[in-house]
Amino acid sequence: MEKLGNPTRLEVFHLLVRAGEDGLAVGDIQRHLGIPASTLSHHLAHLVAADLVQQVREGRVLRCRPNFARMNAVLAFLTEECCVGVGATADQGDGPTRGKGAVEEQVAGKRV
Amino acid sequence: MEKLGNPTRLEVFHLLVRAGEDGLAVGDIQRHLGIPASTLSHHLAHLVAADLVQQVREGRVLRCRPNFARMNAVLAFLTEECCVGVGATADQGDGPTRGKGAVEEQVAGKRV
DNA sequence: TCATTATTTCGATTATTCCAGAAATATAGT
DNA sequence: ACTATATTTCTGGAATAATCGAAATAATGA
Repeated sequence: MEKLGNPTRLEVFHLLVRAGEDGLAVGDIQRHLGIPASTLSHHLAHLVAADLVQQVREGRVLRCRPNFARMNAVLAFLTEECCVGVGATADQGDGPTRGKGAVEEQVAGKRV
Repeated sequence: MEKLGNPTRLEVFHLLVRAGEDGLAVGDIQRHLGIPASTLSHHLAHLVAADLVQQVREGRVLRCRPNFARMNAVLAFLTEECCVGVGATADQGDGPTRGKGAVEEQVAGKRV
């Protein structure tokens, strides 16, 4: 999730998500977003390191695909533990336990 | 989304999500995560500015609630436009249009 | 091998963000 | 008014990250 915190990087990843599972070549991304090649390469390296993007060489061009499984996992990190409670600190008891149904009221997701 | 890019801030927000809709007081967060008050306040200000957290004073303590609607909107920003295509650049035509069903194959979300 | 296109690595600069101590402010109780 | 608790603001320095030009590397085809 940290890697998506940079606006440029988010823009790159967002573009790849829009492109779909075949993704785009590095040069295509560059043409779409108009950022210098070195800067783009730098950001892509971050996304690849985070496993949010996978790269495969196709001749001279390097195709970048979004890793949807990883994206979903990253997003689920926030939503999965919704409303489970936070446990106790040294000097206090548990907080109030939510009734069943709290999660469903708060978390939305695209139905599949 | 940029605001969730900082690990500490993400930790704070994640804790609030776990806590559920009633959230936690600033002091509770501090006790749970063990970060200095000034640092925590700084991060909370960011989250409030991003409308990811709402604060309401209750006597001496300031209660921080996660804004689930905003959280869902932020996450949806990535998933909603999945596979819609990226349009054209100046020097090339449209990329291949995906068949229907591409979105559902890639994007998961907690069912509600 | 040479030329061309695609992309990365290097290196230096600039910009941003993070952090935490100390002081200030807010609220409530006595 | 005074004290205690809760939280923020101020401040400055340290750490990180972003940026991008230039040079290097990779792949292809003539």
